[in-house]
Amino acid sequence: MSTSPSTVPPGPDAAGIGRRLRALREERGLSLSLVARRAGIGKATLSGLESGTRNPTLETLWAVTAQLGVPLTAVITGAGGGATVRGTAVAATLLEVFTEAGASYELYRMVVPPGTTQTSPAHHAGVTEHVTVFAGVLRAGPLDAPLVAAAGEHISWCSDVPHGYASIGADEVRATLLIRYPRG
Amino acid sequence: MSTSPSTVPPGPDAAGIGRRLRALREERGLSLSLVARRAGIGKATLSGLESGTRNPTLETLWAVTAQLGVPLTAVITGAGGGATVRGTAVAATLLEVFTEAGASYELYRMVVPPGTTQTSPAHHAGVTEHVTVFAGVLRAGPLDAPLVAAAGEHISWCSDVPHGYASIGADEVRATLLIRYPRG
DNA sequence: CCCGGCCGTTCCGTTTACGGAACGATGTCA
DNA sequence: TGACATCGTTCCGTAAACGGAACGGCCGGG
Repeated sequence: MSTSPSTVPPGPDAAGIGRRLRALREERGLSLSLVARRAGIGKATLSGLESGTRNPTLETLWAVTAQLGVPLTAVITGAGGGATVRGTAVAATLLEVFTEAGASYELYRMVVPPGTTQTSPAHHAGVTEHVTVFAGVLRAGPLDAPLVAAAGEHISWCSDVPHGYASIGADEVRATLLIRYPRG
Repeated sequence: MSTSPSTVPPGPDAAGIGRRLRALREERGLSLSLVARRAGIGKATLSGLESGTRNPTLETLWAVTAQLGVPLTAVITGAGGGATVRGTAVAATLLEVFTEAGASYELYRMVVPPGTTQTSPAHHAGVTEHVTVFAGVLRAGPLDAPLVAAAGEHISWCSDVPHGYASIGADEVRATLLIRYPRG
């Protein structure tokens, strides 16, 4: 369309925001017209917003996300940085830390490029890892007894032994990784 | 315009965003003029932004936060509400939305007070839910075949049938809830 | 003292994101 | 088959967010 994607003037990812908005709307089975009307904005505005051809004001974006029942941050994540840990294969972004009476938890967003493998030394006793795969196929777990999960599946293991992560097939693996550290 | 004094028209908390921007700038010992110049925006814009009297576009806000070295989400979190969905028993806060080729995912932080129960109607076909429990004991899943998970455990089920969530025992249940919506 | 520089705010003309209306496409029913 | 509703996109006048310039206030140096 208008701008060649080669030289993107750095800025918020309007196209990505548009894609997320459209996905959220369609998940809910709502029409563009209906959402625009409920949000009190013009159809033209929402149309241009979803196609990524506008640079919305906060107020406009808020009206839409509120109508879809998601926080503003749900559509603009990916813009800006969080703490990202990079290994030989795995890139993990810390989303949140939960501290409970008996244990603490770290929740990561994880990406494993196709055809790559990474191994990790044993953690402390009792540490467990829980992975839910979004896309691709992941083999992970103890090196001597790995598990496999495809999109939509979940695996977990005790990581107090050497363990690893590997993508299987041609697709990048995307997943959440939850690590549980028992108190002590 | 400015005045709508009694009832604040629901929207992003412009005043709060302005306060956070100004705080971030002053923490760094930078002048308004300097930040505006570096961000490539007018001083008038930044001034109005910090005082909460403007409704910035995403691009403008991004230019400023990028210059301050923080993600966009750093200034808008808590603005207009982190969307928390409350049911009869479950309080769920949406942490993030992941959109993939074949499906999209919503990741929630979930709390179930002791001794409470909630049921949910069936979702669309193919929707699955994945729960990892941090604290307490949770019984959840299809009403006719519920599953049980204690701290550190994970359960998942197909939620295209009526399903429910209930805390067991005296402790509040804390968990993450990941809902998968297949495309189509 | 006066001057030059920088501060943050206000004024103002320009740019652009906004919503309403018109449009072609598609689906449903008599 | 035509009448009608609703879909999402495009056109266009208007409202408002934008950047530049001017303003008063505050310092430090000559």
